[in-house]
Amino acid sequence: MRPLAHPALDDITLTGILHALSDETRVAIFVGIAGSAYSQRCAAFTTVSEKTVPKSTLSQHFKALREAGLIRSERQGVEMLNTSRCAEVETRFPGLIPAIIGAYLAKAKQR
Amino acid sequence: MRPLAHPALDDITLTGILHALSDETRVAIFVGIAGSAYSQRCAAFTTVSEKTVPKSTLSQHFKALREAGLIRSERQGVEMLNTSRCAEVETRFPGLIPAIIGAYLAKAKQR
DNA sequence: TCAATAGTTCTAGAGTTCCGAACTATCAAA
DNA sequence: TTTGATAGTTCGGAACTCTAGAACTATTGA
Repeated sequence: MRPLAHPALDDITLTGILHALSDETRVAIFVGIAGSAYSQRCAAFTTVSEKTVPKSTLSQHFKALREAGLIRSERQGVEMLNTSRCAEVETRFPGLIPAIIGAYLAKAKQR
Repeated sequence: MRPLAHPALDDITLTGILHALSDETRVAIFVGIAGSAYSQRCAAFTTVSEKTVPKSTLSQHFKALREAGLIRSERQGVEMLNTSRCAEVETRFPGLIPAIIGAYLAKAKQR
């Protein structure tokens, strides 16, 4: 297993963020992490929006979020703890993440 | 040639928008259209960010933006006139498009 | 009718994504 | 110190998507 890759703040791109969040499952995971006061284990998202996500797929989704610069993952014993990088991203793209989370939550509420 | 498909406002999705704008060329085209007071022809974007875009690719990009609900395209004689649907999208996802355009322009300015 | 211009569609190759199977890493109990 | 359990990663093939050249359609003006 290679060490986990987290891009530097300057290497985070707008299109990278939009691509990472352009997937229903991934945006749901990200909102879940960003909205929690605590770090979240990957396994906390084995079901997302009432759908079961296979663990290999889940691992790929976390990798995508990590490489886009949206989350930071650290191994803690047998599990991975994931936290959002919202505060950092906010300094680079002010207002972007709140707008996306807001749009996600507003849509979720509608149904 | 089939008639052009424009989704109804209610059928516009967050992930659809993020996917459409997760491509460097497409986000540049969209910001160009959204930032202009006038309708833009497709051919106005044969070069985007100093890169030549083949016309079949350009046509696909416009289709993607159209199907995401971000632009409206109307044939005017021999050409297509494209306008943004920002105002409509704003009513569905308030603040989202301005945040993305803002992030795009801020990043462009940096270099 | 013909030619020119603007976009679209077709299609093949390149690249990406999904997910089951096999793997690795960590820890705790025997 | 093996063994087992749990958590996550990597591999590989099938399905899907994207790019761009070639051929096509639509409109207009000569």
